[in-house]
Amino acid sequence: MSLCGFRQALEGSIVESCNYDPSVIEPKWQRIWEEQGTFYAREDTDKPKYYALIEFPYPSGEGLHVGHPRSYTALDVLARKRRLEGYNVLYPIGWDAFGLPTENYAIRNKVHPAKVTKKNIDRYRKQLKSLGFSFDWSREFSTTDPDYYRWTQWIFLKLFEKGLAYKAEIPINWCVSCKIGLANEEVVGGACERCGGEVVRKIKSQWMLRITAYAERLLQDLDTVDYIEKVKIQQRNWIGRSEGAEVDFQVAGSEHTIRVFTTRPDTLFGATYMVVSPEHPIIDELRDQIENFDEVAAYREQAMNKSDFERTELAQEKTGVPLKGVFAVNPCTRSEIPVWTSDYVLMTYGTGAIMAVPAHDTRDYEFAQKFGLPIVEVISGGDISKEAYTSVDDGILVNSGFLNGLTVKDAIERMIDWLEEKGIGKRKVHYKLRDWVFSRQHYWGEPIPLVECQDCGWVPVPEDQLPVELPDVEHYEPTDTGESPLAKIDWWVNTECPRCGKPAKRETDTMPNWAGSSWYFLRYTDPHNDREFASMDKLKYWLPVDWYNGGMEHTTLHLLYSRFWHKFLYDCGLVPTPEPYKKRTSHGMILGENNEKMSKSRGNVVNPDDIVAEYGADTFRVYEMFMGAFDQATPWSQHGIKGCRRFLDRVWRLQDILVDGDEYSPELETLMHQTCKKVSEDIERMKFNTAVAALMSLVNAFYDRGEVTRAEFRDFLVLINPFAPHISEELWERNGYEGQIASYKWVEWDETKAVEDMVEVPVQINGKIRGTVLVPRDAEQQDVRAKLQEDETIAKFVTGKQVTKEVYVPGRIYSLVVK
RNA sequence: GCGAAAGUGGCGGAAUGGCAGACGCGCUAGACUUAGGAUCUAGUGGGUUAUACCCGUGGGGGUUCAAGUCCCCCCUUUCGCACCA
Repeated sequence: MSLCGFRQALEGSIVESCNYDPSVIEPKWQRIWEEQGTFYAREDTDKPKYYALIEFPYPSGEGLHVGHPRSYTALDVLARKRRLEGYNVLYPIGWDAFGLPTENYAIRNKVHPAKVTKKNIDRYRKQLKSLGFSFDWSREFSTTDPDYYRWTQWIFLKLFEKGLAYKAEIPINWCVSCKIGLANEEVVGGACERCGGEVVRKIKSQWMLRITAYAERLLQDLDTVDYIEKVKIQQRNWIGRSEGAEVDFQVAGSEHTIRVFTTRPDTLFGATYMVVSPEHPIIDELRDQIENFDEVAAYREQAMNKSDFERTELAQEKTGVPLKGVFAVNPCTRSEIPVWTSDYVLMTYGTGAIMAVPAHDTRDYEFAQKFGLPIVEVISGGDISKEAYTSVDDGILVNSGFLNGLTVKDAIERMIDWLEEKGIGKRKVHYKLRDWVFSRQHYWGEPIPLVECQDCGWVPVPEDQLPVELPDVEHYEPTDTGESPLAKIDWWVNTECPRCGKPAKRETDTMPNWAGSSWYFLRYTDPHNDREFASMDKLKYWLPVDWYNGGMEHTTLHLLYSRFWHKFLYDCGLVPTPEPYKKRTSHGMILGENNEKMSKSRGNVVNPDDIVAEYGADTFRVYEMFMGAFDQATPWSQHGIKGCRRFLDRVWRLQDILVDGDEYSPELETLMHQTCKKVSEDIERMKFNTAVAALMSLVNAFYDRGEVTRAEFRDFLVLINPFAPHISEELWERNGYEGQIASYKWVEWDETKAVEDMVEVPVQINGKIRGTVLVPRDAEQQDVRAKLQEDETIAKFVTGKQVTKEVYVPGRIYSLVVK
């Protein structure tokens, strides 16, 4: 209390409370930052730019839980550090607000989705502001703003113009309960990603985006970006490039050929039958030749009605039907081989048909075994009476004419050459990546800005008529037919053709919510531009995003989609860089206290509002960073957060032991330099937990010493500021440091002062540590040896023994082997 | 099945091949208190015949003066993909 009075006298002002009270100081600083626009990014400075990005949230009805801010806090720490380092930082925030949950909620509660969205955004904004993130709120927008989705539509029209958006009648994944078409990526374990409901196949005319046209570049350019390795690996696997050959098989007694893709052309001599996918057009083409067409048609019917789940998960046992009367000619052996249809061959990959080499492919082997088809060994090295021999590393070609004696690798090359010479095949690369189903039969999404005219076909809505706004209507329930709710709104659907003026109809499907998130980071650079989606000047200044952190769950969807759009815009000359994100990292999930995923249904959700109310935002932020390794999943702990509050209480009370001094004290000089170095480096490596631990250790050291100099306290406050911005600014101000930390500078350290002069060197004898000796860091080996000889407990292991090996790693270890 | 990551005290977690368990939680004892779910001090991997020694990083081998860390084999868990020809 007396110290408190002392400070009051010193500052000549009334200090409201001597206790650390975040509920007072946090709103205070948040207000100051807002009023002063402290964290607004500017374009008119000479400072180097830094663009830090987090995945903008989907504002759900539930509000934030403590998992969401982990990413925001981490990049907030980084953004604040960068500003102190002299960068002009862009750390923006917005809302990814189109989407199904809001629409479903709106339907259930009879509130317009726009209203629900606004309410949810307001709640999220309030929550995020209470955590003190240094977002540039002046650039906030929502993907649902017409001013924003106008440009989403505009980019779509560019894609349409360049032939990258096309309509296709394809079987899509149809969720029975959502009544919506799903992208392959939205089907998880055969069920709808959103509702968990049953997914079946349904033929529908869909807008597709030709992302496959960019497959090779999306793959190649991964080498040019700094993404954590597991993201790159997942994207590579998702793109799934595979090299091989396409080969045409003649259908015996017919003009038809069946084209197959194979990665193992070396095994062509062992192709003893063929399989076509049930959807393969050749079945209809050969209808007259197929003796059992009814049986085949029935099988096809059955296969096409199966959901993907049934077709994969449940169909462990292979099924299939021969196309009786149809034979293909093996171009190598010239023998006629049977043709089957089976749903283990997918129409959506390769050519929808395969040559089956049961001796060297596990799936073909299984099929051949079941249906008694011949198995011919063409690569020696395995035992094909037991299982398929699939190794490509060893094994020598046999029973293969001109390939006999070759290794697999050589045989592949020889065979492709031979196929190309004969004109019956060629080298070919295929990708697992599929085109992007871009249509959704829903209300709450960006309308696809196209009009269908009987005479002109699909015609884009002219640029000056964008955005095509969603009609403000009462009803937007899905239709049972699978049409979009918009289809029922006649006044909106019926329009005239922009080209010929005749009556025409609008496209009633809307875009998936991956659309708005594919380019939002571009809009942040110039969010109020009403002439362009963003000006080239601003894009040139801010791009690429320097550091983008987000969840692993977005690796193959959002991240790939946005790279695709960005590359497309780059090709159009509309963005300055071929890649949007320079660096990508990923955070681990925060689990509930029971170690399970946090969810309403599990009842283990922790709301940040409660934590802020009880402990304060700074405690929350410090705990989020301290609780565990940033990239790993960690359970929330009510006990853990208390420890962080205790830490900040101790930080607050450092004022009581603050003493004059423009320098570090001699006792703590090394530790100060070490801590400045460690915290700085740990933030860069995302080792936030050990950075906080180092700060805790430093505070412990201040208390052990019993005092902290003003210079020490100043640099400590700078170090902790990114983690705990409110308390550090408050202590800065209360203790008479100049200005605000926000306009101060990051710490510096001296490498030579960050190492101890005297070090304790452990002494190891026959592999066991027997003690330590205190020596100067750069002591000579003989001096250390002499010193350890003086230490009785150590020396007793050496005296009278023969030393056979001696290793000294300066400052690290002294190791002896004795007999 | 394929791919990736991980397995360390009672708990969350630290450790460029160099004293395993930093830091925090929890716990034990003590101090101060009318009180303590506040604060401070000391202790806290296990064992034992305790200032010392032995054993300890999922299991088993190996390399090394030295292994949680590197190599080989195995087990378990989590995540992603899943008949991709």
